[in-house]
Amino acid sequence: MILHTDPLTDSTTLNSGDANGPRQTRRSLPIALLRAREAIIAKFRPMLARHDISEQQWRVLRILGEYGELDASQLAERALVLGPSLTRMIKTLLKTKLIAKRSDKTDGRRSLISITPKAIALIQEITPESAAIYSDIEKKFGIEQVEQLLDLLEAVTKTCD
Amino acid sequence: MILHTDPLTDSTTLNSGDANGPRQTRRSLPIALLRAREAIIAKFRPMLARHDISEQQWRVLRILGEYGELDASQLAERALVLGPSLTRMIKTLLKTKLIAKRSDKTDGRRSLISITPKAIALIQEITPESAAIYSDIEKKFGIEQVEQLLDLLEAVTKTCD
DNA sequence: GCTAAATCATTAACATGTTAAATATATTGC
DNA sequence: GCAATATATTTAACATGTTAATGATTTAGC
Repeated sequence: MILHTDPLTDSTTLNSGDANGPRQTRRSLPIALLRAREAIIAKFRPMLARHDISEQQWRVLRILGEYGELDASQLAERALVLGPSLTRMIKTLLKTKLIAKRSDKTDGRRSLISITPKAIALIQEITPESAAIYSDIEKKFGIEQVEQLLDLLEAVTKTCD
Repeated sequence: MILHTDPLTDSTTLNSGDANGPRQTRRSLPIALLRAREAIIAKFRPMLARHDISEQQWRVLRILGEYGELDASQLAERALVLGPSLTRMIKTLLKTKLIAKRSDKTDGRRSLISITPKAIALIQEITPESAAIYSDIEKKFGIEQVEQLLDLLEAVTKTCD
């Protein structure tokens, strides 16, 4: 089923056929996940660039659109962004008026973040373009396969969390 | 099969039940891939930190171990690192004497990168620890499921590349 | 041979990832 | 109430991601 040539059988490499060498990168889960993610996200990147937002900003705005106002910790966790990154992104997104920030009245430590009407409009612009790209992937790869992959990804995440 | 509560049925969110909203982040392939990768790599990170190398450096060294001497472009592509990042990493890895660099005699544009004996020793130290972590994941998640996931990841990568 | 286009690596500039430490506020235990 | 502890966010410092531009070759076409 594997159609490309196998560099591990190339006798010029250092650990050809060495079963004690590091797990072959082609069958490494972290690397395979990264490679797949890169291949897929590459389909979306030009579209997001046309709308002048980064992949990470898109995640943050979508999460806020889905969940409504969130404190910074919950937002960071759900958007898969680390705290310090989110702090910097918040500054930028406030300047571009895509989010609003207020402090929690009953807990002065928390900042509550929400999206603005401008961001809602942006989400509504981007959504159909994103859906079209996604549909194209589903068409080429197969909807059932996409579902199966999503199920496995959810499962392995739960296993490791 | 989905056991956690569904925030999209929470009427306090902006697009509850909105089929025209952005793809729910829980079923988004790019996000699911990122989440799974984070969950898995988190198991390896403390071990790599004890050996004072980053995830990216580990990828670069493993690729060089697998393929032998490579020019910078091939190394970047196979280690899933962008050119400018690799340029910076090469400077660091030269200082720590984990790699060597020479210029191609017949093509002055290319740099050829290889690992040093020190790096080979490091790889041999890390490999069993890495294998143990990987085995633990396989034990908990199931070897067949890991294989199935790897196959799907390879397939979706090929579809999108 | 020489110019134009293509290729490889680097630099620049800025965003984000990552860890540790600092700051501010809340909570707990006494 | 107060000191100690815990929690939420920010800052700092450095590594890496990302795109565009630059410099140094090499290759292609003439």
